[in-house]
Amino acid sequence: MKDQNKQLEPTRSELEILQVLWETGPSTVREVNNELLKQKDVNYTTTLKLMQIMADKGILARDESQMKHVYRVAEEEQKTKDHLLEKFVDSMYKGSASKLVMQLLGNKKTSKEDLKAIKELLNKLEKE
Amino acid sequence: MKDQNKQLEPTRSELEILQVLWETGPSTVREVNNELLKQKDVNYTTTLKLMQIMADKGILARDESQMKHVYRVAEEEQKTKDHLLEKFVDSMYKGSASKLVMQLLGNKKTSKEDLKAIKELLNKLEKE
DNA sequence: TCAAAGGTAGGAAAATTTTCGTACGAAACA
DNA sequence: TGTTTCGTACGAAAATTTTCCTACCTTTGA
Repeated sequence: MKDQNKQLEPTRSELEILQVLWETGPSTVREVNNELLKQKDVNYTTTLKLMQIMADKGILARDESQMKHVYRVAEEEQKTKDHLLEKFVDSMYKGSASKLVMQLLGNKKTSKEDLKAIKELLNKLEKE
Repeated sequence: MKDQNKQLEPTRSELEILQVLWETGPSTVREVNNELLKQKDVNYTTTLKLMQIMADKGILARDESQMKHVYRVAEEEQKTKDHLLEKFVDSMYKGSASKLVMQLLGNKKTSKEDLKAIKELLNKLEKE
């Protein structure tokens, strides 16, 4: 029970790898590592090990039929993100989605396009 | 430079303590620990140590004039949350606030009240 | 064919985070 | 006063996370 929760709570490094896989889809370790290299200095075997661990934990699945194993995320991207978002809202805003949005919109970094997109989204929801 | 960033990136346990302090305002270790005890099993000296470390790092500040030191967050709650939110949006939604909101609204857990509050917020913003 | 390049596996070291034992001082109070 | 309770400090153990060394196999190409 508690363990199942843990599975959905990637460490910081694991999250970096998930992000790459979300971005580029199923990939080899080499591909993932090349992406990571754009952000930081990291040894190939480090990424390999990490991805192996993640596969062990069930965070990733892999196709071993080829020599170059291809890894993919085991859980739907959406499901994992849902969980992480929920945890974030809970812990940072006591579960209040509107508080989060409030801060997001009060933030200088939120672009005009984002604002527009959000409005349109709400309008769409309203019609339903 | 890199170090300054680190300061704003609390560990998981540190975040738990921050949340208590955000919630209840400046507190003694005992008070914080009692709050934490509601969530999990944790030894008093563990919380003490953690808060001492956080004070060292500059995440917390403390009033030592009394025997029972009173700790408070060193940085404005808003500033820290801004940073964490930005990091979250960047890493999970490639910096797109609207994507985050979209998921938030698509989530069953978002209450009607939240939806309403968000709409009102947008209306208010529109008038400005 | 054989050396070089590139792949996996796994253990162990290193670094970081978390937990706790112990020492010791101050306050409370019987 | 003396003993019990509650506080801090601090080092080190424990646990977790991250990194990398080494061995060894497969593919590639000169």
